[in-house]
Amino acid sequence: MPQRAPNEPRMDDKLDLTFQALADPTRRAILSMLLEDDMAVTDVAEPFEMSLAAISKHLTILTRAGLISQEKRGRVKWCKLEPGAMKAASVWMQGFGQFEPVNLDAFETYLETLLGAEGEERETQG
Amino acid sequence: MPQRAPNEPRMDDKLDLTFQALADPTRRAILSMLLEDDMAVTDVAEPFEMSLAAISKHLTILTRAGLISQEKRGRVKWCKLEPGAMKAASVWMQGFGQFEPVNLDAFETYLETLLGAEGEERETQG
DNA sequence: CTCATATTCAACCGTTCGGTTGACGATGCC
DNA sequence: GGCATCGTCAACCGAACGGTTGAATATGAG
Repeated sequence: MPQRAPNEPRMDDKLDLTFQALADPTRRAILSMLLEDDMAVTDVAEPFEMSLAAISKHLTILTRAGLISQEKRGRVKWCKLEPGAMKAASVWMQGFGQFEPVNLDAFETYLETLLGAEGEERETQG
Repeated sequence: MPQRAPNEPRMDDKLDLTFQALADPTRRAILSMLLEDDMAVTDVAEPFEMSLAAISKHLTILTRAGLISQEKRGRVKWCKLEPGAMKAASVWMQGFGQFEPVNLDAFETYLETLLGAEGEERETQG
């Protein structure tokens, strides 16, 4: 039976952070990028048309949400996907799933298209 | 093969709306309530310590996100859970799932506890 | 018709969000 | 040491958020 330590944030709060982090297309695009490989902050920022500082903030938000972790090695900070938080949110959503235990199918190709398209489309959005 | 009609909002935008809608604990609590049964706006509002207008706004946001639908019958407007949007978001998240195809297990009771606790805890939060 | 109920609208308010810019602290390279 | 690079900090900005209140708009009931 899962039980919170006294000062650990409530699950409810964690879901706030997770969903709020996922609610931004730039951040979702970043997650997609990290799906392929760990990346340095500068490299994460490169494809976007916004300042490095802005990306740095996004990464902070993703870290706070537990969706990624950041580890400084030398002068570069590496960003790594952390699937745990997303899984927790996913499980929460399953609670609403009258929909069957998530078998992709036709949806699968749909998904892949989106994952591919998301990062690229930022370019054309201003 | 899923294919957008010309003016239909992009999937990316839909995910924005869905995750943003899910990022608020009041709205998640509302969804939990609707899991048990369809409800009128006034009845949805009853357990919360905020104005009816505020709840009405939350319901609008949930509707825009496609997470619920609202149907007016007589003078009351009935709110109904719509699992489609949540499923879409869930599927999107599965794309990040190195984690296995979501079999609940020990997690299941965890979840139920949370679903139960969420609505009630609002009372004590001010 | 009159009154009560159900719900939204409109204006307002303080806070948070997503972005910018410029300065700054660390770190690696020559 | 001196310089470039990596990344964050701080202050600022406009827009969106989450809430309030009071008035307005259906609709149903007597």
